Amino acid sequence: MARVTLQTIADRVGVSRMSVSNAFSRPDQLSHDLREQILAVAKELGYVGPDPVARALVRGTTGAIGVLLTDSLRYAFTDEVATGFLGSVVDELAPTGLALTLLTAEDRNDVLPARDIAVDGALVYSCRPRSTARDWLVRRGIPLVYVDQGPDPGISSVNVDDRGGARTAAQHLIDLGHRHIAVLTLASDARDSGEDGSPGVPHVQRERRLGWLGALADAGIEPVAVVEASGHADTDAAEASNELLTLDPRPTGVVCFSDVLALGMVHAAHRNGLSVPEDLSVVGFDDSPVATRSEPALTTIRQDVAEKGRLATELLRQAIDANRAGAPIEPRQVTLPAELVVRGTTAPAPS
Amino acid sequence: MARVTLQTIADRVGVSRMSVSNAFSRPDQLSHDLREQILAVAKELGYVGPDPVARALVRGTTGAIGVLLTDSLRYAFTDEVATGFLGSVVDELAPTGLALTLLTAEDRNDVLPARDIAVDGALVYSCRPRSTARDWLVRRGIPLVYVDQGPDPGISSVNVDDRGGARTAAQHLIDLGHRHIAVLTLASDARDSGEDGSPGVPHVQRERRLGWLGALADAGIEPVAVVEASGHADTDAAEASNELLTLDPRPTGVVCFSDVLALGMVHAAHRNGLSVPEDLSVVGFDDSPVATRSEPALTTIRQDVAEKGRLATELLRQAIDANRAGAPIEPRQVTLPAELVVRGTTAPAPS
DNA sequence: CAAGGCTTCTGTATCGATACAGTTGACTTT
DNA sequence: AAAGTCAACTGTATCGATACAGAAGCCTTG
Repeated sequence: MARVTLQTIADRVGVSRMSVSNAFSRPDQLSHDLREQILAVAKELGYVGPDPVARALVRGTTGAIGVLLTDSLRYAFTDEVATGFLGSVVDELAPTGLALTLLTAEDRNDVLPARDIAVDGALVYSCRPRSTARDWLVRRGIPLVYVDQGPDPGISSVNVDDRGGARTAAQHLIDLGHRHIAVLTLASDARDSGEDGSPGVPHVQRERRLGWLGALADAGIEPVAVVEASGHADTDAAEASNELLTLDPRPTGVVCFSDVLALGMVHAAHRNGLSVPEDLSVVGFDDSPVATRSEPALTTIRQDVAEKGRLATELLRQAIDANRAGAPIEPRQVTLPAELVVRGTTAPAPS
Repeated sequence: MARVTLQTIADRVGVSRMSVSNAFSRPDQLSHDLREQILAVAKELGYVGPDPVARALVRGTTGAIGVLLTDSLRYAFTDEVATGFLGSVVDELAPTGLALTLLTAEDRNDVLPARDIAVDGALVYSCRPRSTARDWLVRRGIPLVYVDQGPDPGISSVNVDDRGGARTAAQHLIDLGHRHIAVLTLASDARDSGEDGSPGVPHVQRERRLGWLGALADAGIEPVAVVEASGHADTDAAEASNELLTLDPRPTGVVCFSDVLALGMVHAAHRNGLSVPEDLSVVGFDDSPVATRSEPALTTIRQDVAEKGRLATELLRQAIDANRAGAPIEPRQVTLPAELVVRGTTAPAPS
């Protein structure tokens, strides 16, 4: 059974292919009667409407935007910071009728989604520093918005004041009288290192570290330790936390890369018979939903992931519209604030 | 600046367009030297590789599969049952290099994603019974797999034994000696009703209700009440739960449509000074992550959402491959089990 | 009544690739 | 040396639509 195309219907009705196309896409270009007749025949033949791919080719627009995510797409559905961001993106996208396509940075089967999947523009979300997938997107020349990738001269970006937030977190502990402060951060993947051995630390990791260490340095405090958890999993958090608790002097305060790690830290403390915040103060980062689900609730640095998603999507949409109109837009760099939220896991240093 | 296409490069190198195409897509079709030369020129001109849309048109495949979701896509990122399912889908998709495109069932701006976005196949996931979006997908004739939509003769589907699971849930309470049992289910949207006023109850809702009521009927028990929460939000759960607790006789056991609703029920009980499970037994459904996060942990009916996602994706991939090979495949109907997991929210009926 | 203006259609070029069936020439084979 | 094989390219048709300029017919209008 051959496929039903515009031509099929045109032949059947006895009009030109253009009239059939117009019947679907530009109703004002033909008489009402003819349109009805064409639509009727189309229905009878089981024609579904213009083929999306063919239309995309000639119109130069697909109706979908992409999100580039580091290797495992699963992350997009498990990490609550990611789901908060993406949820906001799809909400913002809803009224526009655009669809969202998830793109892995991984190359599989000779297919590299960032290069081979058709999209009108893309958000680069949680992506390693030197990602070939990101490079492909850039080279394709489609509108792009970087999120959490650090500012980039030629490309619009949305970032959070990670450094300032981290600084505030450390300062909070200092203000509470803590002097033995440790840092629990996230290891950067070995794959992020350059050929030359230069360590490729993701923007967010680097900034937060600078913030913590900066505040400590300004106060003349040497961190007890900087420990890197190898991942976000509970086991990673537990391992790193245990390491921190065996230090001498044992830290009385810990600033953490994320709420998930902070929670792991709290649990480890409990397992070691320490109470939080009496014996140990813990500050998280993100203010993800887990921060308030825990008991006591987590003191943390709040970032507005919903706003981040909204803004990134808006910038992208504008860039796409401008691009379509042939008038490329000036890249914009936005930095969102990160604020301290004091809850139950921090208290004055034990004397 | 005109766009760089295969032809641009062909002209520059002085070969046919086909050789350039082959250089990218079928290396074995030309000599190594010429290929290198073409690739070099392509790089110099900033050619990114074959245009995905043009390639999709001629090859008839886009490299993306769709997921159709009811109205708000946000649901895909907030509901933990949905994220579990979708996470499993993307994991299963990863090795194939296929991208995942999220499709709303809503019609916006004259764009209906289910009709206008190019995909090689689609999963119909959480979708109202009479959805025009779903109809469009069907009419497009692309490979489809229904998930939780109930069996359908012409289309592969993956379902869970919701009725059996619900039956087990009610039976569990009966076995514990409960005789005053209430049902807390989810209201079906008014939009689901047909023009003729016939109520369009989503498959899952209908099946679970049949299971609960069936078990009760078999035991000769009349449910105290069947209350419908208007949504999954905390407030919806609270409202319905409060209603249940003011009944006379007050139920000693409640079977719930989901873990989220069950948890709302537990909280409402606590607010009313009742202890769970001593005064009130509660059974959830899904065994989502919230079931074990709560204190006490929720007795619930477990469904394997990961397996559901894996299986649905596998069926879809097979259907797409078969379709591409021109040998359409026989639709398959799969039903996954739903098992009782007894935890801390159920106990013998108070005497 | 010729000129101009609508409305309603149509013809042709184009979007950017790939499929497939040749063509060419060098190299074997007997 | 005629025939056959093979690697390396090329030419043309096609995928399924839309853009845009133009043609035909019918109404106004001065």
